[in-house]
Amino acid sequence: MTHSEEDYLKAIYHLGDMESDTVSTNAIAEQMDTKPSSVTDMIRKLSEKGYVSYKKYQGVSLTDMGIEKALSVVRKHRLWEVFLVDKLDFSWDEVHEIAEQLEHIKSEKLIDRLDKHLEFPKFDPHGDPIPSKSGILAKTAKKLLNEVAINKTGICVGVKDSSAPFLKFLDKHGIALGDKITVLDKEDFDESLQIKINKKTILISHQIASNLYVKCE
Amino acid sequence: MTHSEEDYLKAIYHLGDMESDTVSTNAIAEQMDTKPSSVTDMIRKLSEKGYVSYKKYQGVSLTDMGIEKALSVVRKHRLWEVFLVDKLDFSWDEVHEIAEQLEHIKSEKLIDRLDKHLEFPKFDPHGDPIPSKSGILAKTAKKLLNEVAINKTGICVGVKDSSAPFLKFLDKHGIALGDKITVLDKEDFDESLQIKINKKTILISHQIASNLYVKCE
DNA sequence: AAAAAAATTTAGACAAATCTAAAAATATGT
DNA sequence: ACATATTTTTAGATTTGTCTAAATTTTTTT
Repeated sequence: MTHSEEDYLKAIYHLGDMESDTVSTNAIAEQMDTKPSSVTDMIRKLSEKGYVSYKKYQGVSLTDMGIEKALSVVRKHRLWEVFLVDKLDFSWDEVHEIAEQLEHIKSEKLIDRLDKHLEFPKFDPHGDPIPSKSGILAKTAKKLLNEVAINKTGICVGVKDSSAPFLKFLDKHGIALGDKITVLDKEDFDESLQIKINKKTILISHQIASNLYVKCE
Repeated sequence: MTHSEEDYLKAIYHLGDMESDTVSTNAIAEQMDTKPSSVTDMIRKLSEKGYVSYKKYQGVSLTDMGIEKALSVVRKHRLWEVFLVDKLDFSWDEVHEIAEQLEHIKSEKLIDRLDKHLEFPKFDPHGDPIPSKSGILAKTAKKLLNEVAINKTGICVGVKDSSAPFLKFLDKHGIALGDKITVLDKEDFDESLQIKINKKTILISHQIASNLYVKCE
């Protein structure tokens, strides 16, 4: 299994996650920043190896074997992200690129030991669940902040948009994973939210609120 | 700079280490477990990029740029080895393969942070020195056991002769890697050594002592 | 349902890194 | 010094992953 094959399986996994239907060639090409013709070539190869099922012009979906492989890559990616943040003091917007490289390191024992060293974390620094060794994925009751009712409190567990600009914004305004956020008021006019966080009251736009995941009790 | 290019620079560095002369095509091929013709191809490429100086049929040597690159790869390799042993409880003989992969991860910041996390180690688990960020290399802490002074203690970190008979001998006499060895006495007559190992005192010949590497603090 | 648009695949090419087999250069032995 | 052996390079092929441009299939529009 090459780096590239692993990257494709991961991409197909992430795209199929939402709509459990088949995934289109163009969608994969866009996700991976490559050309559709390259995707077709790789899909054929993965199909021959039994990782995806594929009929010409009909899109692809992962086989059980493909899902297993994809989850194993996702597991490695997210464990390394926890390592970078918890042990090497990276901030959560810096870790993705490096984890993209580390996720391809081949050693079962390495990942088992890393998992133990990190004390078996359940979620990565973006609040996404870390698949277990056997491929079980925890489900969080994640809600977008803009869906939370007035006077309810949630714990910040993740982001929908994990782009660097958004993560930087959160850092700048002192919003971090694990923070308690209470929704104080919602403006009808622009759907902005007044929230309490770290004993301070601030106003955030709908765009921010609709990209922040919180977990409510 | 590709993985493969980095591997070649590292191999040339290690081969040139002993004899600062030029390194032969065949030597590189053997070290890297590849064919001489492949080596010629890569050498030409590295030469065009300015990492090695090379004249046909005359062997290669690293340029300053090549040495810098090679040392940076060696630094990464050895830091990751320390991480694997100190933080993930690997034994010193399991780490080489994994470090061969980790050494190619590209991120200056990652290595700086790792170095700090490990508290700036000077030597890897085999007693080999870790090049500094600026490329300065400490002298090895590895010594042959017969060079150790009386009443000094070292940790067994490797063997010079790795033949089966020698390894069997070590096994039979309860000498294992990682063991603490104290030199109690040296016989003038045959240069045999009295050593303390695992709370037992035994006598070993010069031939044994001159094939065992220890790391002294 | 035919025409136009979009998505997907095919065909052929390329760069990187490797290989085999043969040729050329260098080293060695008597 | 000359023949032989060894080392190194060249020439041409292969594999992997990518690309462009053209062809084909599917979808959408009118």
